[in-house]
Amino acid sequence: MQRLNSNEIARLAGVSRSTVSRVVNGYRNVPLQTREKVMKVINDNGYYPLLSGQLLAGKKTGTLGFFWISNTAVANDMLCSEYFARVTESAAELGYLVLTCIVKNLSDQENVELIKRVFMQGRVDAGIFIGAKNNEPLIEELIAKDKIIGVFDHFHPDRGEQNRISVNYEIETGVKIIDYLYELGHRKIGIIDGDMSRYCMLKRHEGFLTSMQQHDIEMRGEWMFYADIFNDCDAGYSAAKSLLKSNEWPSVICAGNDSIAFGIYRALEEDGISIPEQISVIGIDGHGLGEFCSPPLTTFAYDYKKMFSSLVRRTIAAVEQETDYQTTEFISGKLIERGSCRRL
Amino acid sequence: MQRLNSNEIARLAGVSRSTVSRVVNGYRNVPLQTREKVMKVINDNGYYPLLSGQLLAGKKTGTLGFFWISNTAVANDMLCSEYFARVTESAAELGYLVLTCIVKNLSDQENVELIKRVFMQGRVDAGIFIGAKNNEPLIEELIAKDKIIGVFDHFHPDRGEQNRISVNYEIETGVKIIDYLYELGHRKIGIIDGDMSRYCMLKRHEGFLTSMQQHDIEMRGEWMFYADIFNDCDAGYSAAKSLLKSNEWPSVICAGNDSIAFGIYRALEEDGISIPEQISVIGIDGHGLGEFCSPPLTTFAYDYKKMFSSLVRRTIAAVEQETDYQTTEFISGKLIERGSCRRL
DNA sequence: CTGAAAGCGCTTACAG
DNA sequence: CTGAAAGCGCTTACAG
Repeated sequence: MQRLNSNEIARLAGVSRSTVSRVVNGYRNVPLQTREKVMKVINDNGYYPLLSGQLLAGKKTGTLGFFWISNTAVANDMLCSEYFARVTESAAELGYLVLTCIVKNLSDQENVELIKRVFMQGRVDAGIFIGAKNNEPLIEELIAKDKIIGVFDHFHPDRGEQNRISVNYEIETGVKIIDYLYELGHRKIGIIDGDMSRYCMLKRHEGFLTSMQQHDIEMRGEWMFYADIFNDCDAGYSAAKSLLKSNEWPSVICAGNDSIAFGIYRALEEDGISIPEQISVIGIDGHGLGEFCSPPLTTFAYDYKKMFSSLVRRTIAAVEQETDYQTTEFISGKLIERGSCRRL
Repeated sequence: MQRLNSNEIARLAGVSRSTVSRVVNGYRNVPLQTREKVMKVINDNGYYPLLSGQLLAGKKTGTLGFFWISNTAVANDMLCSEYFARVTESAAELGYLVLTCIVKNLSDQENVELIKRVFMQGRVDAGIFIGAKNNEPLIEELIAKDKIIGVFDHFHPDRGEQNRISVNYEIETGVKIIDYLYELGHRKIGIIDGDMSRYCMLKRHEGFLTSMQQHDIEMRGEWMFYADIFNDCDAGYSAAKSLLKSNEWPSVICAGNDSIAFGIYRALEEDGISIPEQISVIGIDGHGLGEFCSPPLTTFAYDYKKMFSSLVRRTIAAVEQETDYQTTEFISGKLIERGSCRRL
């Protein structure tokens, strides 16, 4: 079962390779009769042009790189399948394939090399990044090298490069959460933030503080934590443990994301503190587990499908050299009230 | 920032392209001094050989295709991230990249075309399939065309092709589950199976029946269902609803997998039937949600990491033309006793 | 140890 | 409408 090349297809069809190529690529200047003759030979022999040849002759790969930076175990997180599936499906809808790469962190030079190689070898037309710091040198380097980069959660208003694409979480998230808690009657608010090198985390934090100031809510140092160590869930757990040591407890704890909230749940459960009777908890993300835990987690949920399809669509627009795409977009989320925040 | 090719690197280093290529590929017959001279130029200019050129000259892609056939929403299933991450990470450990493709079903000719194209265009060295029927024409066709195919849950003992690689769930699963329930004192056993075109589902079913026969447990038609419609969870739900209409209830329901079990949970909850007090439920898979639902699901869990790394490792062994790999392997699971099966 | 040359499979500008 | 030819970037068998 030897593979045929365009030469042999041409010979069998009695035309030149040029014509075979024209048929394969759907050029319009081939008469119907010739086209059909060639198509028959192509179909009879199951001929597909080899990508490597096409690439060398200047075609695009039709492939997006998907680079996922995560220091935690990707395999156990439900949000991960959300990411994976959304990117892959959004790309597929536009006829693109996805080359996947999971990477622990970008301070490891080996990982940086790997990703750089994927671009420089010409394996992909563009790359989608998730989990990167807002100021990631690798991403800056690739953008500087004119690679098309779509980043989930990334904002550089000062840079207007057309190859710097991003999608962002609603900027008002933090404010809306505090407003909601205020409306429920909460005045004693604890905060366990996530990794501040992530743009969204910074904005959420800013939002929390801004709104608390506005409502004249006291910010207490012993109720504020940064859960930026290894794994969000464990970080949330240990931050909550520390918080519980303070003399007085807040009536609610805001988590920087749902994973942190799950860690807080674990800490409160362990100490026999009931949610939301003794302490309310609110998350951010809309993580699938939220409805299964007890009590079900009240959270500010994002539409990941929308976010990823926006990012992928605009990244592909850049690849296809459209001129009218937005380089950045903010997608709004919405509060899902479940059982973890009570009215005071 | 124009890309340099091997010609210019050669010129800059004062050698021929042949020598550049030898250095890039780590050939041993290049003296240290030459090697260093060339490497310096390569590094100074950030040169990476273009994959398309290498491919055309006969190199491998270093890429595995990952084809995931799923008629349900991949994004919401926790097992999915398990699949994705395990395959990607196992491949990465051996220096391979993964091209991902999610496909609703293989009766759609368009999907079949897409996957065939990936292989025929030479985008991948081999393919990993998950979610395919045990007797999937596309897979048979690809194997017949000498493509290297690794299938998750696939068994054809009669065929000995070296390019038909598979990994399988423990064959004794069904028997072990019934044995366990028997030991707990259950004698009235209901069964809600999954899609029988999947090899594992067939084997689980066979195991259930074999062991029931051995223990002289009556098989009642009104307690046996095949949840092979659209979505396992919904299928489990409606099968359970039907089962509950029978005059007498079984003391336990065996689900073909955890998703089906979650559907059963929903049906029982809706009817106010308490698990395990009124009816016990047992699942298969070790789905991450199992520990979060209430009561936590007793299930027969598999080590997916092990399964995927076995499959990926052996598939890559085939790509690299090793001679001593096993074409198929069965990975054993183990029972996780949680709260959904009670002792009678 | 190393270079010149052939070859991998395609596309496309060019000429007719 | 269509073919001959150039060119894309690499590797490797060959000759020296």
